[in-house]
Amino acid sequence: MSQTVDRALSILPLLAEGPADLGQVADRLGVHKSTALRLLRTLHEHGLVYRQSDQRYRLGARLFALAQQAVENLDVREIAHPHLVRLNEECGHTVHLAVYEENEVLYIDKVDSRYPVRMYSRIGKPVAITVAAVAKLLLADLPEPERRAVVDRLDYPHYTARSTPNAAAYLRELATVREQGWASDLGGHEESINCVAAPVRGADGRVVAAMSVSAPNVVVTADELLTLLPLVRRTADAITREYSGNTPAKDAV
Amino acid sequence: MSQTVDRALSILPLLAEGPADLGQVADRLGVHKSTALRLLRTLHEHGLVYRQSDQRYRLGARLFALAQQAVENLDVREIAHPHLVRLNEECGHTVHLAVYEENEVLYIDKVDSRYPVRMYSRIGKPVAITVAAVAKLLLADLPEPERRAVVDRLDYPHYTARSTPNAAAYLRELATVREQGWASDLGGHEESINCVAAPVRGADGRVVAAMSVSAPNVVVTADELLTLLPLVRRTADAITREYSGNTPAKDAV
DNA sequence: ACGGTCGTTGCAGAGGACGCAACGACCGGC
DNA sequence: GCCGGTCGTTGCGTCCTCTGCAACGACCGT
Repeated sequence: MSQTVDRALSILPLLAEGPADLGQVADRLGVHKSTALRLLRTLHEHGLVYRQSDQRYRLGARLFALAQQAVENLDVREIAHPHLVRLNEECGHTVHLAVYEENEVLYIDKVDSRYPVRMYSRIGKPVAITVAAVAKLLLADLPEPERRAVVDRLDYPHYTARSTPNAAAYLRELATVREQGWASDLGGHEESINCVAAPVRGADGRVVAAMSVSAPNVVVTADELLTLLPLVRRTADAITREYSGNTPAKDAV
Repeated sequence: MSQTVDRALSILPLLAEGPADLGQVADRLGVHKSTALRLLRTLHEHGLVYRQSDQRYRLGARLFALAQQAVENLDVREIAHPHLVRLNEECGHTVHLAVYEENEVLYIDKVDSRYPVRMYSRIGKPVAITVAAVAKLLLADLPEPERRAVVDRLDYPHYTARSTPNAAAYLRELATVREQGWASDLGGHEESINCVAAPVRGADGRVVAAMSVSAPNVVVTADELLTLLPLVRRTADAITREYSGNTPAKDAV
């Protein structure tokens, strides 16, 4: 909509790939060097880009501060956090909280496993949307047209033999998830890691977040992990109750 | 430098305080609603702001993704990480890695304590710059004029009785740190938490990052923590060696 | 010393951003 | 149920500001 801002913002993902000098930025934007310079300076003043000692530009620290403040202001996260900690104390495994936003699912909180083997994931990192248990819950609750649109637009990486293969299969999976009110990922992302997840709902019953417990096979088998399901669901319901203002959570939709 | 971009970027910190509607954004920017709308739309297209269900705007998910990619591209971090993990395995305490950037010191990596009592901190979160051990190392190495300028510009919050009280005291502390080649924070931020830190240097000898081990009094006393200093320094030197391309690290400056 | 590359500056012209005013949707009060 | 108020949205004409050019200076390697 606004050409100047549009160009300036296009610099950010470009720099996210790695540091670049003025010429490279100007080229990739398709503008004159002087124009790129002015844009970079403005971004620099706001701390969004940083100029390292070799004069090349890379993303700046303010970006972290902003992302940080943003995540701390999410009220679901604030309410859910103590519940996640308690769940982690009870079962010992890694606990995640995730939300859906504009075609992406991302973790907004995490409590690490007490076992030495830890999953790689990080707050703010986009989730493997076609296989993660939390993603299934969040997508399953989207209004039908949007869900279809999103699912059609996705890629279906073949992480493992049990990864969701294509859009049709995913839609079927989502239907199941919506009915049963919980989701799992049994080795669909990494061969040896399983998750079970349950939804957190708002006052209107819509799913606002999803919570999962993950553990590698070497610690507990998939079957053992599934025995935690009632605990996970109880925790998610407790968060729902608090988040939606003491409205008791229903078991299924 | 560029008015339009400048205005657009000013929206981000504004929204970081919490969600706002169009009118509020326009007011705080001092522009017409239609202008604010155009800017917000552009930000929205790039995923930097998100429009929640009540139509108000807040920061968007792309911000996390960008911050994430940025931190993953930091080569110091990549090299240091395995060393941090090993150090954590050896001593069990929380390990941090931090860098300095434009008047701020921020954590870029962290390995959590294996003890149940954990510090509150998060990757990307700006550090308490007047007291943190890592901040002392990074500031101590700045060129004299910049160091003075930064130190003068800081606030000196009175976190505890042992917090750095003012600029003069901080400059003295930094001189000491520079000479001894390591730093500590003994209850200067939180009464019951102590840290020891050591610098990671680039090929030119400049401090590019700092690494610390933190532990609460209830786990180890300050004196006990200080016995870990040699281990911390050895780890930092190992990172330095690898980062600066096998150049052996010197013990002091 | 020289050509090459790269970042930076000043300027004039034109393209785009700005604010205005008016519309439509929504809400709450009378 | 009507009506005033608020809020987001749209189209448009004017003026601002962003743009690209060209020239300069710094730096590097040949």
